[in-house]
Amino acid sequence: MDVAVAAGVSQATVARCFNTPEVVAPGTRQRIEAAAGRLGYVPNAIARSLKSQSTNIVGAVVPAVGEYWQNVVTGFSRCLTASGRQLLLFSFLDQADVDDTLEAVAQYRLDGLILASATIAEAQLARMRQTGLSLVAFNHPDAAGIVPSVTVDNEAGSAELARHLADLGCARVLYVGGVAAASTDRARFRGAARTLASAGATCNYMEAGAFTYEAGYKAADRVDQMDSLPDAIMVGGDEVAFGMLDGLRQYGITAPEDLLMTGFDGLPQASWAGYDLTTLVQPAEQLAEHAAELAARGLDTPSDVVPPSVVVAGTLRRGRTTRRDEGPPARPQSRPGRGCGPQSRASR
Amino acid sequence: MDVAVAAGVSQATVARCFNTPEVVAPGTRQRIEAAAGRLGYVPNAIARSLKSQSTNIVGAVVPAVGEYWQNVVTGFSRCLTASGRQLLLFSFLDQADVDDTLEAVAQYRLDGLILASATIAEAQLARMRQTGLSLVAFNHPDAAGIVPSVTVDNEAGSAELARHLADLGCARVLYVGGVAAASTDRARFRGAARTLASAGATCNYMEAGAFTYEAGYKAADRVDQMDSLPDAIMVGGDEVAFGMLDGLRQYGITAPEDLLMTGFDGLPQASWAGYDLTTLVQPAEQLAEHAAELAARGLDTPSDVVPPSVVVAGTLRRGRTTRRDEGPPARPQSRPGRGCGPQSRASR
DNA sequence: TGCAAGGATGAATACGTATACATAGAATCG
DNA sequence: CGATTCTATGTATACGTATTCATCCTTGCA
Repeated sequence: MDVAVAAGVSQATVARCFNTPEVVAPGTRQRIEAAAGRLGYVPNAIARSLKSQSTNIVGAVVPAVGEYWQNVVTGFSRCLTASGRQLLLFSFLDQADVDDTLEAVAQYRLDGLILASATIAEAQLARMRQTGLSLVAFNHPDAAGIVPSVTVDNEAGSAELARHLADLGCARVLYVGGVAAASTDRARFRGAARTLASAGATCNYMEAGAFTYEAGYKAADRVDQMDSLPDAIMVGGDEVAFGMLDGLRQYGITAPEDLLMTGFDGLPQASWAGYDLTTLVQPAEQLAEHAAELAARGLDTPSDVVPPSVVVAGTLRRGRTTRRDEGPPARPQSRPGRGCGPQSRASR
Repeated sequence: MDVAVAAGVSQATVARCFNTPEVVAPGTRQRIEAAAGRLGYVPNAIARSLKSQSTNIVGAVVPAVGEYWQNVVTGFSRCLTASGRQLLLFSFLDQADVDDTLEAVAQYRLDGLILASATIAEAQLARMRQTGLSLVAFNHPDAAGIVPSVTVDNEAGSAELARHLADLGCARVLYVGGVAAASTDRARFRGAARTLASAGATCNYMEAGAFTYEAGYKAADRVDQMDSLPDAIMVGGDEVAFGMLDGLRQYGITAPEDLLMTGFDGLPQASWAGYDLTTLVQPAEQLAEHAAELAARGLDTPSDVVPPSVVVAGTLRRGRTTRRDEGPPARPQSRPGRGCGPQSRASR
């Protein structure tokens, strides 16, 4: 090593100087640091990783599209950077690309891998568990029991939203899910349906087709064509809810005037004044931290042990979209002002 | 190597089998592949990187917050993944953290590093150029000439927006920037001011303080308190514009009714029906591709040569916020049997 | 049949680091 | 002052791969 000869010491001493400085004599240390500075030496993390069998890098496989996932990625990054680790990011557009991606991932000996997607098949999860790679599923409730898993409490959160609606007197609720195959979607619907049923309210399901704004916007068509509007719409994701809100407005249907609406996720946009959506806020920071922690912990648990899973409670955010006007409560149940002219929207 | 002994060959042959399969005998190859499959062997990218002195990883240092940056990150990821490379992501909240981050970055021998931030000091850029790391500045016009740089044509784009406003008859325009110190902000204001001046219109500057929704929302207060409203507001970034729109609505000021408004960036949300903002769309995919390409090209250019820079033109998106009502609104295509139906809002 | 050419494979080495072990000098203690 | 412990450092090795060089076997051709 250049630095070693420049400082007149052995390579081993240089290594010690950077890892355990306290064991090297002050004079020597100074000489080494001077030489290193002069030569612009920086330790090679690749070589270190090879030797130490640990890269200090955590990988994350995340869908390439969607506001929610973008937020999640940021959360991972912040959290890992804070703890001195690095984030290797993989985005995928199509579920089919995940396989290829994972193959590439496996070559880097990551300290852990976060799998963020609610639609990875359970069989695939089990298979990946065998690779010896320490992985953790994020936002995929059904993965719990197969691999370590981190999620918000989808069912309880949705139940909380439903309770909120029931308390406001909603009797007919429509649940608009993103993708019925997503385990998050199912859990959320479960929580809503159960709670509403016990409150004597109905809860039908409609699938938007994707967790995107466009899907919500399009689904508004189908809502508009219903014989009668529901009292409230629970949307399975905030971004879909934004689309639904904008789509319904196209037909003159607004929240909370014509119906109430809730979302799920607690995206930053939910608190934008333009939407001001009632939603369940996922504790992003906390979730990311748990995921990173669990991923880096290594796969100490043998394959036959049920892996640890973390479920964190979300927080209800009350926005305009479920705010009952404190005016005359005897507002007709049928769409008010639907006849003509701008509706109550102008009252704000 | 386990696989080697299992297949009864040498480690060298195994390596060949994975890199240049055509030079190894079909029978041997089959045996090796069988053994590899049985033992769950996957090549070690760390060791490969150490030997080949190239990691196949591109790093990106990106601000942790803001819709725009989240989109950029996704763009990088998609683009790199498509070309078989990996993305090592670093987010920073505070500009001061960048130094620490870069120190960590340097240890991994990345193939290239993308520096995404419009506020990195030029001195620091020059210093980093010396590290031998191949880097490219993203969205930082002032960096051109110091390090390779990739940006949208901020000045021309802003000029195009300004021209659009001038054509619509705006004589008094307010430019609301994000951060005056950002080189993008300055370039955009330059383009706007120049064009408007030559059209005989005025263009004052107001600083929102950050490229965030909240900053725009708060800045709306100051707009409301102006003696008279401008004909149009050019906002330096879409996210700020969203905040401005929502903030102004609070005071009963809406676009395009009371004033026109433009943004900059072309975020997905700009085409959401709730905003439908006129903006300059950055060709995200193309920009990301250029950045990745340039970063991975390596630092073949010596320090004294002016590095290549890429400037890509953006595209004007015309939204509602600069739509002059074409006189008495034509009867909107109201849906049959729905009474008077939705108002002009639904007129597309 | 003998020899050259080529194809397939093995042996050896280097990449830059961490670390166990060995060594030498200094310091401590009886 | 000799024996002993401790401290600072050097030596050697291993991590898993790519690659050069050498070797051996096959094949074609005279």
